[in-house]
Amino acid sequence: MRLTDTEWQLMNCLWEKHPATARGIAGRLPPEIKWAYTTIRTLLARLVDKGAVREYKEGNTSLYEPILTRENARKSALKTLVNQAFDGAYGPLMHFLVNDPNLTPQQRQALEEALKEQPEKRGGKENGGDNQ
Amino acid sequence: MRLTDTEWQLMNCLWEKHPATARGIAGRLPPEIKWAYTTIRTLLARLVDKGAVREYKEGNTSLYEPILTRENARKSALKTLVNQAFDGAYGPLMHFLVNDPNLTPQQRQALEEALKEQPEKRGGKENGGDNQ
DNA sequence: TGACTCTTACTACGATTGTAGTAAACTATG
DNA sequence: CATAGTTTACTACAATCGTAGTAAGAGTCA
Repeated sequence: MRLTDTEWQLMNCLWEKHPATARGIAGRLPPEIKWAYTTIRTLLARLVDKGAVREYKEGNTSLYEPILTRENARKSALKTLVNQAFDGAYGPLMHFLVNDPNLTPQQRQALEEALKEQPEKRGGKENGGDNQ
Repeated sequence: MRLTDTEWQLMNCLWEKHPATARGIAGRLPPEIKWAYTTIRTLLARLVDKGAVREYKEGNTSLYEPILTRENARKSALKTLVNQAFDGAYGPLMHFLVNDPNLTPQQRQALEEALKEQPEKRGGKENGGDNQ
């Protein structure tokens, strides 16, 4: 399951607190984001369509709840990144992270040790369907 | 500089070998990708527009060369991922990677040690303009 | 030089994404 | 109940993305 930029924003709010109303989500968005109420509704509807979010009614009002877990969304995003930018293997990503000049030499050392046996591919399914 | 899926494909070919013709790139794409020659040209033109690639002529034929470095593209992609999915901090990403069940216990141990002092934010510019 | 083949330049077109607007239905309140 | 604010349902629309097609010019070879 790929999420777009705006979908990540909403999902982050939903993972933080759910179920939530559109209005509630609006309140929990980072302050620099000022979306129209209907924008949020549109994006939520798309997430429902994709199966990432469940919608149900309480009286007249829609409540939303994540179906996709944060864990699975992260896995999936990482897998995409690794495929696009790191030859499809986690090793190169790790190496790239390890070469971050902000790491202290000790940190780098320890990480490099750990990487010596880092398996190249992460096994398992991207998203096992059971993402509750 | 954000790259789309297809743009990553082309850039990966270009980083591998450049300068390159559109035809040459076609030959270096992974075998499961079968794009029309004109598709590749269109995508390259968009990359040139974005300033990720330089195009110059040899006789009648266009040669392409990356301007954006792989390093910078990776940095940028990682920053996007971290912002979307890991609260904008590298620490949580590292933790997520460390909790990969495919790591051996020793690897996990070493990584966790290293992470104890992992700074949350990576400093420096996303893309310093000097991406030659 | 005529017939092919390759390359270029330009255009196209549906799907997705970001960002709403409007009208109608619902709800709460004086 | 009349009015005002809230929520819904539906529609819109430009930009970007994936994926080409076509026509015309250039190079190549018999």
